[in-house]
Amino acid sequence: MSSTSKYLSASERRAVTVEAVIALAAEQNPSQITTAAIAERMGLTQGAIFRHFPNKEAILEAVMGWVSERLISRIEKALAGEPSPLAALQGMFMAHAGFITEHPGIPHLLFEELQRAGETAPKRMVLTLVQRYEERIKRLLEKGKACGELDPELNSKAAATLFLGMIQGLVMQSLIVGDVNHIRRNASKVYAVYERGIRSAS
Amino acid sequence: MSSTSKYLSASERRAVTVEAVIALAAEQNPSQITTAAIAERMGLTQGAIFRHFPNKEAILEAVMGWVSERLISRIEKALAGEPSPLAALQGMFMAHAGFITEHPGIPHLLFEELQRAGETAPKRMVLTLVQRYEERIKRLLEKGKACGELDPELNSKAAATLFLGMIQGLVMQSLIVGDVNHIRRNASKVYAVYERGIRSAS
DNA sequence: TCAAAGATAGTCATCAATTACTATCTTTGC
DNA sequence: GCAAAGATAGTAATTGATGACTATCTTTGA
Repeated sequence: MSSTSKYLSASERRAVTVEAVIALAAEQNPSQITTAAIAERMGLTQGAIFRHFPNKEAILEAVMGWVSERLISRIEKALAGEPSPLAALQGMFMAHAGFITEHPGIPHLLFEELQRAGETAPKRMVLTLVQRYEERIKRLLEKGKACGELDPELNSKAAATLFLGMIQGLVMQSLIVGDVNHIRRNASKVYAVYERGIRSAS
Repeated sequence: MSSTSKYLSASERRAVTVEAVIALAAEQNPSQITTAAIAERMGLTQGAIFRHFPNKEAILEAVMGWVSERLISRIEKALAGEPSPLAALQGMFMAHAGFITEHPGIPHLLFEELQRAGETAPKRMVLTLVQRYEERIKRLLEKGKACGELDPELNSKAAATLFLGMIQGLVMQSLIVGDVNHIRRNASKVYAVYERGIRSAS
């Protein structure tokens, strides 16, 4: 329990490391996150990190695993309660907005990883995460069309792209304003415009 | 004209340098763009770059200047011909999509700069560019509401955020697919969903 | 011919990774 | 029960690679 004890078990230390990276990503460009900075954040020396990870890429891999797991479970939980596809979609969006307000570094990490050249393990993990996420949105949209809630003419793929873009737009906006809470405060307003674009003519 | 001459005038060399950076940004993470890589792309030695720029930040500054100028002028040109606010907005979007399809590295550069910690000159340039751009969209949206083309209930700020997010979404999509032309191919489909979200009920 | 552009060969700082050593837990044999 | 032995976590110093930047020499073209 004594999370302030200097000596942590390997698995605890790995978990703390992942959290340190996510916290740092909220404050600075992910490419500027050095192993020394991660160690300092944990009150550890730089070399100690390599007792728990073979190399820096493995840290990133662990971070992406953490993000995938948490984000997916949070989204699914938000979806579970909602009765209609349209309500589920909104719940999904608000859950996502809440998640990145709590962990504003995450979208930066994902985007950074996506634009990396070459094929790294963490990049592949981001790719599958985003693709799975997109599939989930598309399925929901198709269901919405089927039950008459959404415009039958709607292009689901385009609408899914816009859904993800909506989040990116809010993140960018929060970077400009310099306040992460901007995301949660404005999420529903932006979503309202989106919903108007996809729902059936009534 | 002899663009293959090794010896260029200072201003020509600066222009070529900016283009080299933008080309490199399309292939790799902007933070991985080294002065050595820029030099190699131009067929120059690394040290020679510092004959024309006092430091690396100055190169980034020049790049941001180039982007601001070109993007703004291209957008304004697209706007000029269009009669109605709604048509102007669409023209603006398609012009932007075309611009980043030609220079796919640019959104990466801008986003990278936005999430940089601290206050650098290039970051300030990106901030003012995005803010000016956003203002332009909002004005157009207000005009559209005034002339009855757009939903009078529309939240212009939220719609502007979504407009910018739409571009980010397309960029992300193109990173996933691994093909920049994806942006131009899908721009109009995504825009159709957006337009439905903002236009008047008619 | 000479000033501007480029080449060459460095310096210095930073960063990921390693290594030899130390501190602290945990297990085992009596 | 409890000390010795081993396992595990962390320290501190170092290394090799890399990157921004600089000093000095060489070439070019007007």
